[in-house]
Amino acid sequence: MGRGKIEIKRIENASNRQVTYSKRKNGIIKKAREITVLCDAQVSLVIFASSGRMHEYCSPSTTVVDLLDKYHKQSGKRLWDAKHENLSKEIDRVKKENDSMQIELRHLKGEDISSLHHTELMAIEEALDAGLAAVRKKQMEYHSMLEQNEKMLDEEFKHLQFVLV
Amino acid sequence: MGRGKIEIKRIENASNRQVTYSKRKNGIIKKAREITVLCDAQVSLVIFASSGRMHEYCSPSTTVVDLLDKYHKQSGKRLWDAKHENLSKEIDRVKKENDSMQIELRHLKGEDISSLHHTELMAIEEALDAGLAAVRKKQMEYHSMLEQNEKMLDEEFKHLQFVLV
DNA sequence: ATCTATTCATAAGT
DNA sequence: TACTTATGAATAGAT
Repeated sequence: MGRGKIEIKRIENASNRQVTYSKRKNGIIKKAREITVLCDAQVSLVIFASSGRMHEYCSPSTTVVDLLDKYHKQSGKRLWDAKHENLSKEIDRVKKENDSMQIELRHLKGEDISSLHHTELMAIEEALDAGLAAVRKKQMEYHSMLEQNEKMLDEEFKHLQFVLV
Repeated sequence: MGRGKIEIKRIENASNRQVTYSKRKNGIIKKAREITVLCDAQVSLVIFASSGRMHEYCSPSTTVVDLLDKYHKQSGKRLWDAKHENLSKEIDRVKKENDSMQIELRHLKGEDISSLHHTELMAIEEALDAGLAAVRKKQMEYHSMLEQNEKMLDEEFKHLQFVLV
């Protein structure tokens, strides 16, 4: 439909190709718009030029997302699932990690230990003992630091007294 | 373009509408195919008739998913994110929970406590003491149960001895 | 971008 | 539903 018939094959001349792209893109979008109005249809149309530029048409009162949800359902193709799979797996993994930590925490706090075996209880006791020892050691360090500070302050005070009096 | 000009407005006659839909749908798909070949473009086209029936065209060597990923990137519209958002949020939430539990666990095991304040150390010590108390209590219960069992077995043994001898 | 000869798409008829 | 055809629309190539 033009001054001459053209074969449907790649237009080699880049600027002709660009011009034809622009014209036909407008044509398709117009057609898309018309079919939505005339026939009460819904259309999602996305076009990429070889240059990378993108154009789209989507019938009013809906969105690309909505239409692709419908597409997804009807085509039976897994449109999102591939994308979601990784995230879902990660959630599962992290949640499992979470659960086991939660259980460990509860055990260390002495909760939910009724069903535990003797050996398990012993392991927990051992962990608690070790933790307690570490915490107390750290507190001792604080104490000695405080005492040292106090002593220093005391000596400084005495020194000042001596100097000032 | 036909025996008469038509206004671009909804075709009220249902069967005419259906016929027009069918013809124009084919027309659009043909145009889509042509622009992909002529202009080296990529097209994703999804059409829903008001009847619910769906038709699609997608340029070769790609998929609707791929093209919509590109669409997603270029349009700046959040195509998947709406879908992903919940999952991503949940991952964040669970990971945060994870982190804080991990920290708490390490603290209870006496690790990474150097940077803690005295009050925090005291709280941990308290928790450890409480946990230890609970665990030891449970162990005591086991012990007394074992002792009781032993006593019962012992008595039973004596009884059997008495009966059998 | 605009023009226009030509081909194409299609509305209505069958 | 598929085919036909007169007509309007789209567009290739020129300007």
